[in-house]
Amino acid sequence: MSEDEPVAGPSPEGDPAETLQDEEEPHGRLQEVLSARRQKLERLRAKGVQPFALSFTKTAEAAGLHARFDVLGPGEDTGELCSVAGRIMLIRRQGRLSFITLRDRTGDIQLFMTEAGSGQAYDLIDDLDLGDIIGAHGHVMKTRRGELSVAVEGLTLLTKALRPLPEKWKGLRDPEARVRHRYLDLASSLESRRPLMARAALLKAFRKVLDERGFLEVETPVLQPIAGGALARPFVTHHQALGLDMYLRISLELYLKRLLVGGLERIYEIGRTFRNEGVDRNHSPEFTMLEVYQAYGDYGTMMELTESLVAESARALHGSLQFPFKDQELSVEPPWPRITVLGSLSKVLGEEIALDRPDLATLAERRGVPVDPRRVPGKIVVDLWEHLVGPTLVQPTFVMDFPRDVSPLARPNRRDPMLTEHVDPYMAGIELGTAYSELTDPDDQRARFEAQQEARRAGDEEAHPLDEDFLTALEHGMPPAGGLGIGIDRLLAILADAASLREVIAFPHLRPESGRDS
RNA sequence: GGGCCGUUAGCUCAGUGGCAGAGCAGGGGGCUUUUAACCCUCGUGUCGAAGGUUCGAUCCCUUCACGGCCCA
Repeated sequence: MSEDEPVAGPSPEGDPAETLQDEEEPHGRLQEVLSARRQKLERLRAKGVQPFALSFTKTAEAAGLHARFDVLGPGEDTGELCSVAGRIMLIRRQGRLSFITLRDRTGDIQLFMTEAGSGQAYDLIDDLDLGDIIGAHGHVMKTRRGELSVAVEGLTLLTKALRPLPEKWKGLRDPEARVRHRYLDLASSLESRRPLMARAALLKAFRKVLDERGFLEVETPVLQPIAGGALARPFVTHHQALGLDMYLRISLELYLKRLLVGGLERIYEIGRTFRNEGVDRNHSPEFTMLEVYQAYGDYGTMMELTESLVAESARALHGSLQFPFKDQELSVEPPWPRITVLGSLSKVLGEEIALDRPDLATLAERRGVPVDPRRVPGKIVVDLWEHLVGPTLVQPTFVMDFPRDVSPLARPNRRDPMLTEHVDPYMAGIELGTAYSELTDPDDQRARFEAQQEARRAGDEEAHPLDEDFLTALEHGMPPAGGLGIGIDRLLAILADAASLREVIAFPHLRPESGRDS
């Protein structure tokens, strides 16, 4: 801070050196810990040890060693040499004998060190701290107490950790700290790695199902001049060289459909999508979406595909189509029940609900559901449905036939033109995604877009923009097709029995810390 | 947006209207089969921020920030 800036608290006559120290020196024990580690670093350098090594060749990992040698009896020594590397989680010193718990990507393995057997390496322990990354070579043995260990003959410091790990037994517990310092959560808790591994397994299962059915994986733009394909508010950004405002995509749909026009017939994309909305248990401003388009299919085709995708990912994560969620068991075994929006709402309300009923707004108000200011019947019905029926759908269920005025990209329903062929898969009370029989009639599409412009002018910021280039593409002819979008984070949260999307996203968004020491 | 709860040492957590506590981590010492090793020993703080009440506030009140849970 500048010297003449008014400061609350100490008077300007206060010792400036003291003020400076207060500003820059960390308080409390951290300072001790940091300087102790720095001192060790300098001691190591003085001894000629490079505390940040270039590389290390591993020949074994913790899980592999356990798999092969857990059968050894106490005190048995294989004589087999190996090299392991990882982070020091625990050190138990016992005079001329020491034990180190080393953690690598597969788990923990103990290092067994004796002054006699480990030679010079033994002296290095004095300058090691919890959190340091080391490599060790030695032979595989089991201690007298039966713990599989590497009896160390050589030890290499690979990276000196200059800051301490969290508490060695409980790790990070504060949910905010776990998210803000995810690397510490991951480093100190093996449990915390599970959602990341589950995500990878799910994506692999998805790709396997789709690739086996001949779908081509493609990529489409994240930066778009018009953000379409969904009803949501986009993030705005700016392209300097083009002098052009652009949007981060809110869906993958309109570009994938252009590929259908181009004749690719079976395509999918897995990609990040952005919606400028709040953050809660079921919403994240950026999320990963799968979108699939299959020419000559319809929403029935997509329902079957959804069942396969979800079943395969459940199998990949749980080895079963049944798995626990909260206090119940979910079963994703196909086929899933199919209900309609109007049918299920009528059943819950105990009276026949139709889009042309004049008292829809009254019905909604009586149920405490806020009524869409434009009083669009389809919107009121869907709001009512989402309030009364959606949360009750615990087991996987397809919700079919959404009203036409909330679904501007789906084709009219073959049985009722007031409705569309739009189906949402629901599970655990939340919407997993959306599938359509896609609208291919360019004139109908233009009329839907124009209706959306009407809504936009009436103040609906989530109304779909009119995309002239997309309409031109449709005029060239898009084959009849089924399309499907699945929110991968939400599905993952259910499969992993997570209380919140935050748990399955490595770095979920938080407000910046302000006015707090970090 | 509303209600409730949380924020104390690097981490995990106690606690009180009157000098701020423990365990882990850290420093020093001991220990040749440990398992969150153990034993002896040594320190440590913007009690989230700003106001207010009070002789005195980390504690009571108000506002704010961040987070969590529930509701809309």
